[in-house]
Amino acid sequence: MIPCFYDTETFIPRNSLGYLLRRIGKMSTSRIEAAFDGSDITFTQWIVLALVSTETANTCTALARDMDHNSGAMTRVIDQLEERNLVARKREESDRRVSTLTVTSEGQKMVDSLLASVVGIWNEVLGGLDHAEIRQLIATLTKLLDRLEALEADTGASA
Amino acid sequence: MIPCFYDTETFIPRNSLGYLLRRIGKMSTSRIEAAFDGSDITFTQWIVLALVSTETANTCTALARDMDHNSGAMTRVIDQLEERNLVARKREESDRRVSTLTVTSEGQKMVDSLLASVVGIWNEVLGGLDHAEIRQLIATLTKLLDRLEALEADTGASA
DNA sequence: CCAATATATCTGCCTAGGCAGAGATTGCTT
DNA sequence: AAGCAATCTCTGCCTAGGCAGATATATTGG
Repeated sequence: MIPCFYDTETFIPRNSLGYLLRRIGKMSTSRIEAAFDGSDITFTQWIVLALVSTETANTCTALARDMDHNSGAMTRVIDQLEERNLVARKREESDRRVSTLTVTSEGQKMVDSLLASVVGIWNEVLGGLDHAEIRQLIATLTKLLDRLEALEADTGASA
Repeated sequence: MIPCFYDTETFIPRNSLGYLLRRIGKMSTSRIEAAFDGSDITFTQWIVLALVSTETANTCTALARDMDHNSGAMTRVIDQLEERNLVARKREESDRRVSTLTVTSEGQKMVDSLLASVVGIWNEVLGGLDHAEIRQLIATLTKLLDRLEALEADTGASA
């Protein structure tokens, strides 16, 4: 039994994990969005495109789960991508509730052309850290995510 | 000169830092928001209240900066808190553009009563990691944030 | 002292995304 | 087979938050 890390006496919002995650997330996202400014699609749309093109997720529900995005909102993101002919929906024969997504060749070009920007920004941001530190960071965050997913699964059970 | 961490060949959205930060941020936030469900204020409002009460920030602009929140939107958050008599605005004499904020005693009660929930959730989420690992995580994230702030400062210079 | 510029707050407008519920389809149970 | 619950997508509605401009005040340069 590991003792608690925070307690109500010493918890300082400004130095907390939540604060750090929030700010880093917002700042890096807005950096990337700025880089997407000239392009025809938003960062959110690009993520969807990238996840579909790498076959990480190929349905509305899977995308919504992977991105922690509302499924209703996700439908609309896909609508926009379909309108621009960047993804295609295909009603699945084996389960007609499902629409399977694929990226068009045009969509693939879009993924590729913006990948360099995204990678570039992350490399710039990570420029001050050495690789071991980054790998450690990713490992710890991955553990944390696994933990959160486990907590989500048995909604409400405690440690 | 440290070589780049990511390159366009090996970058996998699903395992990237951006993905991890985004998901952990969203999942932990929604956990906290769920805990705030019964209370009269939102998590965002609570953060503002907490930052003001600890004298971390006491103006609209300072809060917006600290939270990476739009200043216009921040005005409205403060409006809501003022309506409920949780914070008070006072026009500053030395610089009449500024409204200085203080939490009312009622506001302080609100901060305190919800602090336990926030701390409890973080402790639960962090339950799987040992303290050294958490400290390391916070240290690395702090470095990352400093880096981002530095990049922000000289808008556009590279590493 | 005046003009120009910068900063703090506030407002109107718009969009992205959350929520809840509808329809369609599937699978499970009896 | 028939009912029932679960799942997938989509829609209408609403709110939070981003953006750009308005106003008020402060500061700086001439």
